[in-house]
Amino acid sequence: MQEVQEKVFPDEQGLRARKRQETHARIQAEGLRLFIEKGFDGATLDEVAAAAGVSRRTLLNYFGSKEEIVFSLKAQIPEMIAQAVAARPCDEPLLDMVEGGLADVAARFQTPDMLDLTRLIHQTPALQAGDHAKYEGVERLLAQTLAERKGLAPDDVACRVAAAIGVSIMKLAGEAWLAHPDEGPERFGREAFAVLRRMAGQRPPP
Amino acid sequence: MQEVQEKVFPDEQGLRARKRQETHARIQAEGLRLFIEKGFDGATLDEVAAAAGVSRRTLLNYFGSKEEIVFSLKAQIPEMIAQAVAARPCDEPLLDMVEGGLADVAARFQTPDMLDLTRLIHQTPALQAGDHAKYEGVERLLAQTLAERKGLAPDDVACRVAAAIGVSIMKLAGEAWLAHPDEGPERFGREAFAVLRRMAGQRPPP
DNA sequence: ACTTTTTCTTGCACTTCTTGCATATTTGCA
DNA sequence: TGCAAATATGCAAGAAGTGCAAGAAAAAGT
Repeated sequence: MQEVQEKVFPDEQGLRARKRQETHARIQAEGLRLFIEKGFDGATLDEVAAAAGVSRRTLLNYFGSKEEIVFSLKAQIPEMIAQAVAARPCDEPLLDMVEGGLADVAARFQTPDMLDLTRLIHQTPALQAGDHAKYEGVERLLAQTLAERKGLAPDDVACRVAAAIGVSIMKLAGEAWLAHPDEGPERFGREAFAVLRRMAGQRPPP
Repeated sequence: MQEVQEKVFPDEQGLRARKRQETHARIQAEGLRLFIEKGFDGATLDEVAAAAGVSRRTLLNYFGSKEEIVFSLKAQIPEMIAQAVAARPCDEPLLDMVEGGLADVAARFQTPDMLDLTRLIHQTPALQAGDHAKYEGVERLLAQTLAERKGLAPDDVACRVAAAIGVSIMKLAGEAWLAHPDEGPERFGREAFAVLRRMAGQRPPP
């Protein structure tokens, strides 16, 4: 019954979980490396699996599809956006909540790795499609978060429009980042929101 | 050298072209029918090809991919939008140009077939991804058209933002159409634009 | 009318992604 | 240690997509 020194590393909740995380990370890293090196279509799953030291079957066990290896690197974004928006004062106008929340998150994602990833996605049609699909999930979650924060119905039109606009500008900012990697997406995003307010503010002539 | 009565149907520019159009249309029709009946993933290319009376190889010769069979039914939309926007008075505010142009096009697409197609796409993850990707093409073309109409630079921020907003609202309107097939997407689109103006008009408190 | 040339169709082989299933192998726990 | 659960792997099969070359059909030239 010697329970002493059962775990040398107290934060790891078991060898199994740790190995799983390591394998996951190894597939991600090797996958991204090979995709950038040889193109997403140029690198096969067998190559990635071999580089990660697992069988192809196991790789697909971890990721479900080739695309998922790429998108898993962005998997945290939706939740981060939701949190950033939820942290805003609830008396703030909808559009400001969105602008502020997205700017917070964008600032945290200006890493070289993320730039590489963004480049890869924009170079690959198949990944672009998947990327846009993921953004729709973001939009949905964002709209819902806004509605909760404001105490409105989950399908409130204003919240959905605000979320849609936020995501649209986020996409544009991503493209702008690729064009000007030294600036980061934030500046463009701010400008886009400013332009939007100016544009929508002016009423059409009667 | 009797060239008399060479062609009974003068408007057909050759048997080859006509057959091509017929085959194209037959694959579209049978494809859509089978996809709706058995699901996009439930129907194989072999089945569609057989139903259309061609080989699988020929089908892929016409369409390039399974998805293209579906999206070819929406292929005219980008051009229609560009035309509708280009037909607007050029002194109109950007947002009004977009709203008006999109409403024109939307009105022309409220057919039962298009509703079926929209349903199919929204039921199928793979098609949703492709759909969003196509919308990006629309957005790009729309932004460019706006810039030309206004005599601005092709990458003008205001035009890009206006285009992005228009496409976002178009997507939302499509979803609203699925939820309320009796109304059509127009009403929701109008409301969304109104909400947007109201939202963006109110300046944040200093 | 006949031949030539061009275009289209088809079959075949091949690669790759993806899934299902059965079978080891490893890890956690009593 | 020994049993149960989770994990890894191999194998088989299905389906999408691509390249190639032979065959069929239409158009053009003579």
